[in-house]
Amino acid sequence: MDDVARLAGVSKATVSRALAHSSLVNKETRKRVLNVVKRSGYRINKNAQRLRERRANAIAVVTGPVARAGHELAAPSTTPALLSDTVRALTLREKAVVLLPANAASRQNCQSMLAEKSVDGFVFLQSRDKELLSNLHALNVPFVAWDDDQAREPYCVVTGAARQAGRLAGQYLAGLGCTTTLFVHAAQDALAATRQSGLMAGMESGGCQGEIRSLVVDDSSPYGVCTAVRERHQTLVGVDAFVASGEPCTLGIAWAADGRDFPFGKQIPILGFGQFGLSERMPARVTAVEQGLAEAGALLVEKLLARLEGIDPVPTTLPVYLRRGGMA
Amino acid sequence: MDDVARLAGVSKATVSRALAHSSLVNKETRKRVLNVVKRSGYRINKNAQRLRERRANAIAVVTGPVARAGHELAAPSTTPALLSDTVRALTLREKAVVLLPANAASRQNCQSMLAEKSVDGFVFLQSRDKELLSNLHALNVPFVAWDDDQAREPYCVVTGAARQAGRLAGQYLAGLGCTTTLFVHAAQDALAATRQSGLMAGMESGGCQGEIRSLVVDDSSPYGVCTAVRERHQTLVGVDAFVASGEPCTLGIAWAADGRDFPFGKQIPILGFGQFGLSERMPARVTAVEQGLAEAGALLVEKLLARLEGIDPVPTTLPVYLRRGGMA
DNA sequence: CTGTTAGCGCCTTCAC
DNA sequence: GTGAAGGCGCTAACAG
Repeated sequence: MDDVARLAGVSKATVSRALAHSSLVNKETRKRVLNVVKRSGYRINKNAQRLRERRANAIAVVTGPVARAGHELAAPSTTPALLSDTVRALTLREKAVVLLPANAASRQNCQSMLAEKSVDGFVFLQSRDKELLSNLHALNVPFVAWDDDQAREPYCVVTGAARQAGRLAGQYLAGLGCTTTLFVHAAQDALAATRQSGLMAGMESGGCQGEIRSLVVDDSSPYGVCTAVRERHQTLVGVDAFVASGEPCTLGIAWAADGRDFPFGKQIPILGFGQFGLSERMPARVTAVEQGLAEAGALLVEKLLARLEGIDPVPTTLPVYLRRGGMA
Repeated sequence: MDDVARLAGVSKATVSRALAHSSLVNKETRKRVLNVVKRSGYRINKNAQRLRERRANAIAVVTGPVARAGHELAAPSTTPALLSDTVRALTLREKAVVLLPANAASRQNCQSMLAEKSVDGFVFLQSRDKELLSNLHALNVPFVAWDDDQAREPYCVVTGAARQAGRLAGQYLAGLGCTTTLFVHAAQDALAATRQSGLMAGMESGGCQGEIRSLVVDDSSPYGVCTAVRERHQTLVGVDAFVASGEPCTLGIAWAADGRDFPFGKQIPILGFGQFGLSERMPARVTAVEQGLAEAGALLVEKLLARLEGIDPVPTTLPVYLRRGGMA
C-alpha cells in the first residue's frame, strides 16, 4: 500500500480511503489511485484489514454431511439446495463463507471462532441439536438456524412447515374420501413424525375419521421401498391411499404401483412429501406436497446480517404447495 | 495476550511460545501459562496471527452447485461425498475451509484471494473449465483439482477413471456374449462420452464386435428414463444388454425392466456406472461399475498441502470396481 | 480534502 | 529460558 501511495503521489491513508470508496476523497485523486492499484495488481491484505476492523467479514455455515443422492431427509444431513442458496447469498454480499462440519460445531468451537475473529456469525443448516443452539443463544452468539418445522425458538428465523405440509396432505385425502392411509418413511427420517401428526390432523379437520398405518423401511432407497411395499401385499388390505415421506420413498411406491402384481388398483392416490421440484421427477399420478425452499438460504443470510447490525430479525415460515397429480 | 502474560507473571513472548508448543519454554512456565489461558478463556486472534505469519491457514474449496438428489453426474455439479470428504480432511488438519462457488472462481478472483492472504491454496472439485485451471497453473497458483477421467495435467493429482470403468464394463459384457448394447445417459452428462468410448474399447478387447446404441434422455430422473425406455420398445429390437450412466438412469432402467410389458426378458443384463455404494441401492440384477471415491477428498488435501510445502505431488488414479448383480 | 500518527494482536529476532 | 522491541498492513482519529 505504501508503494501504491508513492506511485500515486499520495499517502497511505488516502489510498485506504480511495479503496473504501470513501466520500472524503477527491474524484481526481481517487481515479489516480485506483489506476495505480489496477496497474500494479495491488490487493488489500484482508488479514491486516480484519485485524484493524476487528471483524472477519466472514460467516460460518454449519452443515451436516451433505445429503447423498435422494436422501435429503435422513436426519442430520443438509439439503444441497439450501447450502447452495446460502452460499450464493453470502458470496453476493461479499462475505467469505467458512464451512464448518456439524461435528466440529461444538459450543466451545463456535465461541472460539468468534473470539479468534475468524467469523462474525453462524448459519446452522440442520435442525437437530436444539441444546447446542439454545446454549449459543444464551451466550449471545450471533447466529440463525434453519428448522424443518415451525419452531418458536427466537433464533430459528426461517423454518419449513412439516406439520402444515402434513395437514395439507390430510385435507386433500379427506376430500377424496380416503379412510385408510399407508404412511411410508425411513427409520431415520427425522421429519416423518411431524408430517404424520400433521397428516392425521388434516384428515380429521377434513371430516375424515380414517386410520393411518405406518410402514417404516430400513432401506429407504427407491428400490428398497418398492420391495418393502411388495412384500407387504397381504397385510395392506383396505389401504386406499399412500403417503411417502421424502423423494426416494415416493419413487419407491410409484415403482411398486407400476409393477406387475400391485394389488391396489390404478386408482389409489399416492402423495409424496418433498422439496420444491419434486413433482417434476415423479410419475404423473403422484401428488407432491412441496416445500418452497427457493428463498430459504437468502432469507437466513439476510436475517443474520440484520442481527449483526443489531436489528432483531422477524421469523419467516416458508410456504407449502400441493401439486396434484393425475391418478391414471 | 498482555493480560494473560500479566496473570501468569511472564511476558507476551513467553505466552506466544507456550501457545505454539515451542520447546524453548520451561515446562513449569508453560503449564502456568496454559492454565491461565484456559481459565481466562483467552483465544489467539487469528487475524493478527495470519497477518504476522503471512498466511491464512485456510484453503478454498471450489464447488459447482452441489448435486441434487441423484444427479451427481450432470456436468458442473459436485458430488456430495467428495465435498464432505474434502472438508473433513481439511478440518482434521486444522485448516479453515472457505467455500467458493465455481462461478466466483475466476482467475482474477483466485489470484485476489491469494494476494489478500485469505487462503493459501485451492481445491477444485469439479472437472470442467480446464482453461481456467491451466491459466492458474501457469500463474503458479497452488491448487489441486479433481478430474473424473484420467487427466494428464500436472495439477489433476487425483482422478477418477471413467474410461477405465467403461472398459471394465465392456469386457464384462463381452464375456457374457452380448453384442448389442443400449447405452442410456442424460443429455448433459459430461462423463457419458468417456464411458461410452471406454465401453466400446472394452468390448473389442473382449473379442466382441458388438454394436452400441445410444439413448439420450432429457429427463434423467428415474421415472423419466423408465418412460423413455418404455416408449422405445419397438426400436430396441435386438438389444441384449443395458448400460446406464449414473444412478438415476440405472434406476430408471431397472424400473422399466420391472414393468408389466418389458419385452426384453428377465435375462438381459443391466449395468450401471456410479459411485461407491451404488449397488446397495439397486435391484439385485443390476451390475454396478463403481468408482472408489472414499479417499478422494483426503488425497486431494494431502497433495495440496504437500504442494504448499514445496513437494511435487504424485498423481493418483482411483480404483474402479465391478459388483456383479444376479440376473434373476 | 489530505497527511501524520498511533495502534489493532501477534510472532520473531536479538540480547540477556 | 525469558524479556524487550519492532513490524506485519491496515484504518481511524486528529490536525491541518
